[in-house]
Amino acid sequence: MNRLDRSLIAGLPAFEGLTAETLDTVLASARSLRIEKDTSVFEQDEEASSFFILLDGRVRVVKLTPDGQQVIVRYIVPGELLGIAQAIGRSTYPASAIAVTDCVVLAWPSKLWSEFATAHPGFGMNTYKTVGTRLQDVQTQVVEMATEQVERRVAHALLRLVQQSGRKTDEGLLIDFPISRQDIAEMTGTTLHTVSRLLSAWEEKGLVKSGRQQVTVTQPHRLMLLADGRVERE
Amino acid sequence: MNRLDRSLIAGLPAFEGLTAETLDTVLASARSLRIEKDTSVFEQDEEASSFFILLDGRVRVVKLTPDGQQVIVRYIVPGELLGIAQAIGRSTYPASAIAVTDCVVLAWPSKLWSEFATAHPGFGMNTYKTVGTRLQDVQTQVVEMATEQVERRVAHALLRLVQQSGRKTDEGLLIDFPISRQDIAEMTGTTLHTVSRLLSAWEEKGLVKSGRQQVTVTQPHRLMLLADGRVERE
DNA sequence: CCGCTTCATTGCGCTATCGCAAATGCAGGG
DNA sequence: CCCTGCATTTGCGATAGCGCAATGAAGCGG
Repeated sequence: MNRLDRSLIAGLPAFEGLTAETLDTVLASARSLRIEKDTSVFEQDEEASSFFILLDGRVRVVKLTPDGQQVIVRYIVPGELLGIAQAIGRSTYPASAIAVTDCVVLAWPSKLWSEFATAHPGFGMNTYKTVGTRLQDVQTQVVEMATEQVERRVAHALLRLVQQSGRKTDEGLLIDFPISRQDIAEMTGTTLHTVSRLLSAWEEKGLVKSGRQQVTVTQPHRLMLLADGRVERE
Repeated sequence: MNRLDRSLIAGLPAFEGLTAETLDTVLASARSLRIEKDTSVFEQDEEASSFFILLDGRVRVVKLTPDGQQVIVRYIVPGELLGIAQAIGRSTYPASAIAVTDCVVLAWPSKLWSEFATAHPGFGMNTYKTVGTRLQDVQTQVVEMATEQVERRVAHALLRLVQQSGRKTDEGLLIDFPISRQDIAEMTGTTLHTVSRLLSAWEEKGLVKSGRQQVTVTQPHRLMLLADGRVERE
């Protein structure tokens, strides 16, 4: 087993406020895994044997409906927890997690979660805070889906992605992992066709610049106006 | 201040596994409030000064969008926590809570929440479990809104209401609090018109029986088939 | 018991968005 | 460097569901 350095996790919110020794204890029971692009970290409904922290790459969390449709619940960026089924009182994963790029994760056996949480109250607090934040995010999404039409929903989704994973280029803010029209559709409850049409229209207006599996927001401010419905749509 | 009896809260999930003395301590700092129908327990964006448990009645949790539209996030039934902003790391309420019927709640000052959670780990665990459950509920809702069309969404919403608050009558399962077409529309992201049309159609087919601010599901099984899309719609 | 207010129903036209299908283009593998 | 497969674009209907408006019920207060 390879040695893991404390600095790997020292800065992460999930471990904020923990002592160096605690970090070492925690790391001692972690495995580090390399997850190849397009393979899964865990699968929906599978026994939740581990929980994870993403160290590098991007992970897509996906729910599959009984009739085979997919919904992208969220994207995970480095430093975030995933697969914390235990923290919400489940024994199976409620969704699948797929590596969008090659990834590195740390994994712990599920049963350690409650040990960590009781032994290091800060750790428990931090993961609960994560759950709380996600609850708010998802609720916001429900409100959007209930009240906004597709164009504004897609605009909001792009802005969130940019905020989370935007990399500044000379063109504007690039979403720095591969994302298809289909992916955006699955985040917003629409079809790839509609997303494609919207992106084309926006490109026409100079708001974005997009290509195969990539999107750059060139004028975030104008896109934001559109997302908030504070602008006439022709 | 009136004495509150331990039996009020002894059976509630939020206080499961706590000792009798603990219950008494906790109750000692609670105020009991009567909330009149159609008045609010707390308002969105207001400073979260208290958290609550509903003892009797029904409460509607509502989010208001910047442009004045409403979305009903959930209905609270007796025994459930509400206003637990602190548990998700907020200092203001993320939504408003309105009494749907005359209600009785217990209220505690917010600052006591973290005290309770540390002094009685079971209490913390239980509320976190509540947050986790709600996260799952809301995620299910997102998936529904993204993949199902209105008819199935409304069917699912009714079934959830019946499951949560159904009272058996000779007609079928009555949702035992006043609920308008508008309310159902705000739960499902549609309009009162569409809900009205659906209920009329379903009444025609004998699935439900509905009137002014009330709905009875007469054939839950058939409605479930419809909700799950396992039935042809004509 | 009457009048008012709130809730519900329903017809009708409209449009946002879907669904299908065909065409084009890009990118990596051999 | 060409081939193959996936991603994307775009036209063209079809339609689910919205929005408006008018009408009808039902309950509440006086």
